[in-house]
Amino acid sequence: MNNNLSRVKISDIAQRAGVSTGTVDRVIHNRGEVSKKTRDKVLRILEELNYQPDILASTLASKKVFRIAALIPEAGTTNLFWNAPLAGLQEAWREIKHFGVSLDTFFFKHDDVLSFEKQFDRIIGIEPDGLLVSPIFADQAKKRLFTLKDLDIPVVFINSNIEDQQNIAFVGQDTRQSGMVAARLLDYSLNSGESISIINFISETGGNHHILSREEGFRYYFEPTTSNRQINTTNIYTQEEQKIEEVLTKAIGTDSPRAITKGVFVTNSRVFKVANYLKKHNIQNVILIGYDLLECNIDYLRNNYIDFLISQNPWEQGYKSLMALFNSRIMKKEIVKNQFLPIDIITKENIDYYLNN
Amino acid sequence: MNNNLSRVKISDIAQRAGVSTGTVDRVIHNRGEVSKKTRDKVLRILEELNYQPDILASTLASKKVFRIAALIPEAGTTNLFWNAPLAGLQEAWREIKHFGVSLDTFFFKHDDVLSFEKQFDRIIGIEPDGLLVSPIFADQAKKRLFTLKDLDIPVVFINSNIEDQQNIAFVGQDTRQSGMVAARLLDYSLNSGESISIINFISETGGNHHILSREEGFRYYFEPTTSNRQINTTNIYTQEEQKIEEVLTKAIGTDSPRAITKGVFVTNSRVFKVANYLKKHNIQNVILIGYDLLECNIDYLRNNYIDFLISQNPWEQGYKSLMALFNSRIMKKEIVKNQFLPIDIITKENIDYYLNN
DNA sequence: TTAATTTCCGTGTGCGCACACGGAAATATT
DNA sequence: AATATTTCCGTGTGCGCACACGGAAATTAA
Repeated sequence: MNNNLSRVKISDIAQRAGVSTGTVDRVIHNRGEVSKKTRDKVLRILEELNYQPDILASTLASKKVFRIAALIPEAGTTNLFWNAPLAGLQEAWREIKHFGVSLDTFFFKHDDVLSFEKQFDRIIGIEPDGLLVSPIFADQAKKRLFTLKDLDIPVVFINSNIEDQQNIAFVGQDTRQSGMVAARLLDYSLNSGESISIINFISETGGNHHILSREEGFRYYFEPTTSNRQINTTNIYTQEEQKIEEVLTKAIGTDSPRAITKGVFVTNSRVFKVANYLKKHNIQNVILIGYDLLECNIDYLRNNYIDFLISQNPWEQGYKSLMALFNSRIMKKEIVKNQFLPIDIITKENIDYYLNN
Repeated sequence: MNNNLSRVKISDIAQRAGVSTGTVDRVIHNRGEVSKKTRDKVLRILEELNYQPDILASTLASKKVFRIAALIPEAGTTNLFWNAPLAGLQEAWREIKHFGVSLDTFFFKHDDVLSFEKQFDRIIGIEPDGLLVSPIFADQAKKRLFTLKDLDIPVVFINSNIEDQQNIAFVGQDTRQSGMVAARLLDYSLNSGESISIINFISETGGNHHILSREEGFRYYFEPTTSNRQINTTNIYTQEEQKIEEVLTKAIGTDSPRAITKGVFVTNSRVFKVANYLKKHNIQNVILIGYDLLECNIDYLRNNYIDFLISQNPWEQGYKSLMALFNSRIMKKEIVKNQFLPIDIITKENIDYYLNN
């Protein structure tokens, strides 16, 4: 490149091996039509001189486009979380597109396993060079991973993980540990003996792994201690506002038999529903903690109805997923398989510094 | 590049303007030797067709090296914080070096203004294409910024800011706001009426702006409320361990007249000294909060002597500073001037996810 | 043994841009 | 008006690599 003395070129390898640069190219790219003797000699010299290709020149000369497909939930008005990973994906693509990368994004409905399957099969049909997928519906995803492996299509999981698969990377948060963080915050914030309510907004079509895992971590925090805290779980299955209100009244309301509930842990981003309830009923002195920097959650945080939000770094999830695939397959770098993102604790005082992306 | 139908090339501009590609190049790069009539025509077509240069081809063809100098405190054994920004700088450079970027890092002693001046003047002497500097000694830095401006050398501030300067970016934390975060955490963790000690480890050679700013933010948090908390400040000027112990005994020890101190806010990374004191004297039930993920601080956090650490994202400070200069001057992108990093709240439960860099 | 096919390899071209060189035209000086 | 100088512009080369093409050599089939 610019420092000719320190950068090994294909022509240096060719000269050393006594062959042409065309032959070196054939060896590097496994194009065949090279004798074993010549091939071994070239490989040895490549290693000796630690040849590193000039990615700029390579991309300029190559006609090849690395086509990446992404399969994520569509955001819409009921699933705002997924706007941020999409934005992260798009920014990452903007940074790397001049290396010959194309990105096609496919969406499925968060609560609709059939749309997940349909879109996944469409993607398999176009045989991309790489895939990013949020495998919320784990069984259906698993079935298709074999096909992807046969087609030699590398896969990165984003936000949800499936253990023991051949994905090259997972990018997301350690959900169980995030529950422990929530527990720590509530434990510190409450007086001795004050009890806690866990609120789970459950989807009936599956994909609740995160919620269960967070609760598990939360409860695990209190296990080893001789804690005198009572912890009660309430599962909310309905989407009807009136029904939700009834359940919350029973769980944390002033009519509740658990009238000493002073801390509430909501295991997903719908914490705004609880905040709304507290506001409506003028319930004070309850510490409320939930997930994700949705606009409505941020409003309640700024107005002291939510005390802490735990951010999953959704933008970074999108960004880092695409960068993992790029670094692995184009830059040929080693990548870490499980890329856990920070478990960010957000308060009214630091929220502004998490909104850049 | 790879998609010839959608990418405007210099040859397209040349054809449209009825000139050669050499002329278009001369216009793009302001090389002169082009008539005004021709120049205006080419510029109009460049804008019409929204020409975007192929950075890959440009770098490959160009012999130019963009030389960046960085001036930061040396880490050593007493200033471990600065290892992380250095690592961030080096990683950023690894990612962009193939675009023809070189990086020379210069160090000054954190408490030695003369070494700062000497190194700064050395840098001016080599006339780099860009400079990253931690302007801890603000007056001395200011004097040299005029020279840099005359030489048309763009400057990025890292970790410390100086207002109203011609730096193209500042990358660091909002220190005052981080004090408010600390206040929030202690306010929640302590019972009503329990008092708080602020501990400032002061350097006698200057560079205490961060410490003062953090205290200011902390106190500001409690101002608007009818808080019944007593907040006491103790400044520690000495480096002698015995002296430090005496001062801490007076401030927070069991012999202290302020025996009801239950929360301690240390305004920099030397929080380990207070943690050590608490451990040594078997003082329990004190909530301790300080800054930075130094190894010793992390140990005390894991062992429950420190309750919260506030991370300044030092690695990202280095990384983003270099990327700001790169994006501004090489990629020709607009950049944000004040790039405040997140104010990360670290507990024993989430520390592991902040150690990747 | 001869002809057909495959393997092997070198050579040439082009990706989009940077930029040096030199001839022609325009301008300034004598 | 003749000469010298400057401006203007087109042309050619090369950056490091990808990869197609074709001639020579080796191998296989008849």
